[in-house]
Parts: sequence; structure tokens; C-alpha cells
Amino acid sequence: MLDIKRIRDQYDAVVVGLAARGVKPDGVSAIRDIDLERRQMVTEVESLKGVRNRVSKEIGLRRKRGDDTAEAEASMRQVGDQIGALDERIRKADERLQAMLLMIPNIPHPGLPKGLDASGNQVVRTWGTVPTFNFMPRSHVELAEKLGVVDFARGTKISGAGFPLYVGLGARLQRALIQFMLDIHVRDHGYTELWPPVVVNAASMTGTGQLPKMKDDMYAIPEDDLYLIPTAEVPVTNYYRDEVISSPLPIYLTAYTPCFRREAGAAGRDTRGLIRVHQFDKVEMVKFTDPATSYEELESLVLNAEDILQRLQLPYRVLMLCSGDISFAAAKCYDIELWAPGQNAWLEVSSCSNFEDFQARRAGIRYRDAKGKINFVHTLNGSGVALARLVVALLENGQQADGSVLLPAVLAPYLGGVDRLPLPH
RNA sequence: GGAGAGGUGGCUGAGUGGCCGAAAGCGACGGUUUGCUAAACCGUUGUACCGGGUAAACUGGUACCGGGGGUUCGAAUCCCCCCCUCUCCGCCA
Repeated sequence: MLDIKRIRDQYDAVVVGLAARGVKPDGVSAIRDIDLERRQMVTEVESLKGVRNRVSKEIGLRRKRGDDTAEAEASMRQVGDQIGALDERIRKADERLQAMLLMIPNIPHPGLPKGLDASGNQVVRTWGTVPTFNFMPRSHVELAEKLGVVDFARGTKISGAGFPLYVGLGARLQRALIQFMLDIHVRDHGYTELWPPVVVNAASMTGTGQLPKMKDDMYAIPEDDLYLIPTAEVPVTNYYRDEVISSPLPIYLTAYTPCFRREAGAAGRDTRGLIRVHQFDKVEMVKFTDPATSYEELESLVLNAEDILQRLQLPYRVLMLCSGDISFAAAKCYDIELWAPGQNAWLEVSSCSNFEDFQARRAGIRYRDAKGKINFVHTLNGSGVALARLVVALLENGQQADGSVLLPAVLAPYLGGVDRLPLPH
């Protein structure tokens, strides 16, 4: 959520910033008008309340003396009615203002490449070498089925399309990867591990920005006003919701969770395989930082995610997203994409964002600065990394001519020494 | 799910209609004293919003005692609904 004062005092800059996203100024202009009207009403009602407070106090004293206060009481009844009417109008204005503010995305960092869609994104670095094959590389779908590590058909039977079922070494590989990634973030990158709820309330979803805009993309349990999380970002960032953080910043948290996405707007896209699914697993990193250092923290966050991929010896590239392609709540975002030979494409496995104070303001996450003043923190998060697509890359990059798959050596200790996915006999 | 008790400032805890933004204690911060530490003593100690001021300091006002609504000239205090915590019972991995 943007600071209403920023819209009030730096209106032109806000309009220019949002234009970089391709957002029209209608929303903020309406907000500015309602805000002005609201402030006039607030000033008026507060002066009326001041009168009422003073006179009511006098009534109390005069009654004690035995004076007749009927006249004053009658006139205060009138004032009370005026206050009630104004309060109601202010409440309605607040409601509209709040609803509109929640729909305004964050302002992109001015240093981003300009562009309105993915074509404007900039490759900032590439790591590793894209493997070459002396045979036609297969898709992970074919590999997974042949190896018996994913049973797509039974996943569909049990739940529906987009709910993969991992079997045998496939299941063990999921567990191994989760453990491997968490170990690195905790041991080498300084994160504290959380094991959070994966079903959260509406306030948490609003705090991180999924609600109200992305309601249709989430699985919901309306009877209980609960939602299945689309990412661990939601419970982990909301850890500090409505708090003044007393621990020193920065704070690094990490968590593995399953993630649930309806993919409502993506029907028919990437329907086969593990690339776009309704349930997948992910290790997420979240940072709470001082506003002064959040951009340095973003750089190190990306490196933390890259470290995982380097240890797995997988070729990837890092993109700086352009102003029009960053997510709703982000001010700056790097995507990390793994090479997937079977797709002949780069696959996004991590998205590392600095939200500045956008989420913190929505979620009420604050800290005390050096002077003791309370201020909003900056929040950041990034995948470290998403499992389903990581498995796609492991299968497609590690595939051998016979269809078996060699696994990165670092995973063997997590798989009881297994270093490959062999063909079943 | 049933019955009971309770939710007040960073914490403990008083307050049953006006003199309560809220006693007292603890903690924290500043000061006096001290070779250092401790103790003692004095002082300070919330947040948000609206207005004034070079939005830096400061200053006038409004709101906030779990959340929402009601009664009243006036609500932490009375009434209604909801949420949460604790205890007991039931159920259960």
C-alpha cells in the first residue's frame, strides 16, 4: 500500500512512477479527491467533538452544584447528531479510500529497465553452460513417467489435473531437495527456519498483497474465512504483522511449505508436466530490513538463491524485471531462470523482490530506528527455490541417452547415496 | 462441541458513568552521587490521525483500555454481537 501522504505531497512523482508500470492515473487522482474531502470532514468533526468534550465536562460540574443543565444537554444532543452524521460520512470515505489504496500497486524503482511486458526484462548475468546432447533431449514429462518418479495420472485421479504425485525416488528427491536447500540457508546464509501454517486468514493475505486483487488465484475455505497459501511468503512475512519488531534488523527467515495456486487465468497453458501446477513445494527466504540497506539485502538475497543452483551445477540466468513486469507489491525484482533442455526454454524458479515499505505498511510491520522513532521496515523475499521446476531442470539437464538421469553429487548424502534415477527393470 | 473465568500502556496490575490517556510497581532512557559496578534519589517514558510551524524540534486538537455496534450531554466503566486466551468436560492424530 502506498502512503496516502506520498500521493498527497508527491502526486506527480507517483503518477509518473505508476505510468512506468502502465497504470493509468485515474485511481490515484480519485484517491487524492476523496482524501481532500475526508480531511475537511475530519477537521470539522474533531472541532465539534472538542466542543462536546468541553461542554460535557461543564455539565458534570454544574450538575454537582445542582444547576439546571437541560439547555446545554439539549444543544449537545444536536451536536452529537451532527457528529454522528459526519462520522458516518467519514467512515464511508475511509472505506472507499482504503479499498482504492489496496488496489494501487507499488511504484517501481526508478533504476529499472523500461518496458511494459516481459520483453523489456534485462539479463544481468548467466551462470554455467547449457548442456549439449548427442540425442534429442526428452521432456521431463516423458522422463518422469518412464522412470516412474511422478505418476501424473494417479495425481489427476486423486485430486485433479495439476496435482502431481511423486513416487519412490521421485518422492525421496522432493524430501532431499527440501532438506538440502533449508540446510544451506540455515547453516551458510544465516536464516532462521520456520515451519508455518499453510492455511491463513484474510488479514494475512491482505498484508502481503494477495488480497483483494488476487482472490481468484487462491484456494479458499469460505466457511472459516481461510485461504491456502500460494507461497510461504504469506505466513512468514505475516510473522511480524501488527508488531513493532524489537529484535535487531535485518532478520532472515526461511521456510519450506507446499504452495497452492488455482492458476485461474492460465487455463490451457503448460498443462502437461510440472511446469505449471496447482500444488508444488517451495523453500522461501524472507527478510525484514532497515530501509537504508534493503537494496544491498536484495542483492545478497539473489546470491543466496543462486548458491543453491550453483551447488546443483545447473545453468541459469538472472533477469532484472522491467518496470511493467514486476509483481503488484514489488519495487524491484530479479527472476532466476533455469535452462530446461527438454523445453528448449528458460524456466523461472525464483523471484527475488524488494517490496520496500509496501507490504510493511499494509501489514503494520514496524521497527524503532536509531533515534527511537517507529517506522515501517522494508520486506523482501525470494524463492530459494521452487521445487517442481527445479525437478524439471534436474531431469532434463541430467538425462542420459537411455533415459536415466544423473543427479548432482551434492544430493547423494540426502538420498542415502543414490546418485542417479535408474530405469526400472 | 458443552460449561466457567478472563482480555487495560513494553510487562505486572488498579480502576464500575464525568476530576481517567488512565494509579502503583517493574523495566527502559536521561540526570545527581560514585575509583568502577551496584544501590539510592530526581526526571522522562505510547500510537495514529487532523491543524499550526522551515512536518526537524515544537505546538493545539481528536481518537485509541481485544474488535464492532448501542445507551448517555458524557463510556475503560452500562447493554448487545463477535474474536482471542485460560480451566474443566467431550471428541481426536
